[in-house]
Amino acid sequence: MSLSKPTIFDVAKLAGVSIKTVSRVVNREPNVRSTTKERVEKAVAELNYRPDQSARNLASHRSHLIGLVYDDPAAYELPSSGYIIRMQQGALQGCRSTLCELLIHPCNFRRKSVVAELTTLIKETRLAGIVLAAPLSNMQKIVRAIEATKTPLVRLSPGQQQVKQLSVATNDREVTAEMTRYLAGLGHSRIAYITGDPDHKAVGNRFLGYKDGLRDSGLKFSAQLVVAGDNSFGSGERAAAKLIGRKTRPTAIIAANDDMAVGAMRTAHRLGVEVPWQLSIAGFDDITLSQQMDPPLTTVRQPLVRMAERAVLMLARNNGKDTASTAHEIVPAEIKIRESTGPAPA
Amino acid sequence: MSLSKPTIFDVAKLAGVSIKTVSRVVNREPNVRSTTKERVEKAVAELNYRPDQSARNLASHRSHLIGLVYDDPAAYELPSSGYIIRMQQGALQGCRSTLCELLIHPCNFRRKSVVAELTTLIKETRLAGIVLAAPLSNMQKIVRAIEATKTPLVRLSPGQQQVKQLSVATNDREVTAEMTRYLAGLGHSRIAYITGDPDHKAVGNRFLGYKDGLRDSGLKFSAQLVVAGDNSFGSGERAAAKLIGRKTRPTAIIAANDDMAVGAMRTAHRLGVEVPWQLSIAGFDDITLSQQMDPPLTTVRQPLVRMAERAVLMLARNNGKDTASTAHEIVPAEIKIRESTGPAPA
DNA sequence: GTGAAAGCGCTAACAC
DNA sequence: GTGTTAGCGCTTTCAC
Repeated sequence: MSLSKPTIFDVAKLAGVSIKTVSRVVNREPNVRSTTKERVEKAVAELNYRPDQSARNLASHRSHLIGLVYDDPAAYELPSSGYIIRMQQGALQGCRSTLCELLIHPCNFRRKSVVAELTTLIKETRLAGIVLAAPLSNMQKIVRAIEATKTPLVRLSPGQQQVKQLSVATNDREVTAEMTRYLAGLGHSRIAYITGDPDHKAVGNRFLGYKDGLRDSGLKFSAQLVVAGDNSFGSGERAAAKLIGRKTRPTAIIAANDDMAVGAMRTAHRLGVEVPWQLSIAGFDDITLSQQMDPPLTTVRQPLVRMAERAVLMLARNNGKDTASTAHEIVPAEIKIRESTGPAPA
Repeated sequence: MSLSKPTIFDVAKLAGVSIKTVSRVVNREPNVRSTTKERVEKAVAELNYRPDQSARNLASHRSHLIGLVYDDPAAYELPSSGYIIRMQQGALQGCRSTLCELLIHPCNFRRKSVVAELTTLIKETRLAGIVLAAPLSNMQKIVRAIEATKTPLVRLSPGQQQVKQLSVATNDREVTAEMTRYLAGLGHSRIAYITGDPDHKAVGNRFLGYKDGLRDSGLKFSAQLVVAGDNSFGSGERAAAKLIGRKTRPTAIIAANDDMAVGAMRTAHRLGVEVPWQLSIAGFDDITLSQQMDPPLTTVRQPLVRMAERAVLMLARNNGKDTASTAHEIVPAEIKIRESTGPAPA
């Protein structure tokens, strides 16, 4: 391997073509004969050629940096930092296959300065695109500010689709309905629900799914069985305490996320309520901890890695003006039945 | 504000100097008359000029990107993904104050291809510097490969200082000795230890600290009280089972990290051993979960955010060839006493 | 102290 | 389908 980095000229010479053709192959542009393409690819592999990002950026007036913008966990340090890691992992995968780099940008949506912060980021780094995670993805003030910069944007779990706004989401509503029907199928008729962070629209959809599931199962919705949480462990603890204290105690609890479900299990344990014999508990997310609980938590595996990867690929596609492709992708989630749910007590 | 970004030419024209002089001022190079400098600075301010990073990188052959390289959690998905988030947070803070951007690069050190992968990354992005997290930071094969590219490198928790290699670490050994003395002070004489991942040298230092602490407290070391773990939750569970099964059961267990400590608590709970009445358990890291355990875990708060921030700042300093400054920084950790430790049983 | 000229390695626009 | 020619906005080298 030579010491100095091979350039596009080296590849062109080795392949016996012009630099433009190399550029075409590397950038997956059309109009290259497949034999030529193969020759170039062989030369690229042989020299271990990688295009220089700075040169690319300078010439093309945009970077190959994708920004992953999400709510800053530092503010509340949830056990679900795994959530972020998984998003990053997926985004990183997408970047690898599109030859982009990933810039992470956690930011606190509660601060007034978010919008200014994001527009500065965009200007200075010339981001090729942004993947905006929930709940920022459902805040129109933020979405609009980004759109105003004309930076391509994909919203992750936006809670609601908008025409002309790209998004990737999971089927929160449908899968929560499925979970509800599963519990009803086990004989539960008093299925409670702990709602999540009201700022987070996609999480709100789970609540709709819960209602759908009740209806599908012939059960009637009762406000008595719903307690508000805020996605935090502590709110799950408190909500469960309220529910268990009700005169007609629920036999099953669905929490809008795993952190709250884990909190609920902790409360049940403290109050001597046996899970799942006296109370079934289900969550949403499948954080690492859910498998390590005793009993392991029944939950919904959100395909975060896949979602983030699709978002980056969508950005890449859209850059190629491929408007024909879907603007909204749904990556379905999967129910993971473990031991925190069981037949309703007699 | 004009539509197109001002370039160095615009500034030069406005200031009535050549672009080279503007470049000198912007880059704080010497040999510019102070009156000229002021004139240029005024023009820069007036136009709100920011040098284009890509052009700068291309011409100077290096970027303003800092790479944060760490072991890929995807391989084992630990609850300690919070560890990574905290490192990222610190590195991000450091980048903010040095006007750099952060590129994250998780990679699996077990794969043969790591070295090739890292050299590719360096070549492609022309990283201005690398912060290498443990345990990669103590693998000479990897460190050497990076050094060969002449990219400035700071090692995080390298386990051992090397002359001419920058590093930031915490006082693993000393603080573990302190923890051991604290337990001895509570009357424990059979203090067991669960060792960590042998690939991870800094974690190995904690074991040395354990021995120091025993000696300081007049206790003698016994191989019977040491069980090997690998930093994982599961290994903590198994190690604790072995220790609890010993004919002379320990009254306290120190685990080399929190994941294992949590596993140990799980085992104790299963076997009906009451923590802390019959058994004290202590960990290391202060993962989020440790506060949510029942009882909350006594542990060591590793100043990861601070460490990663210092590492980035060290990189920036070193870039300015500031060789006078310290090459090795130690950010001290802090013991967090919670309820999983208590007086030795009578 | 300051400036002119020559690239850095690529993409874009337009030939062929 | 493929190649040619200009830059992109800056740093570097070297002349003055």
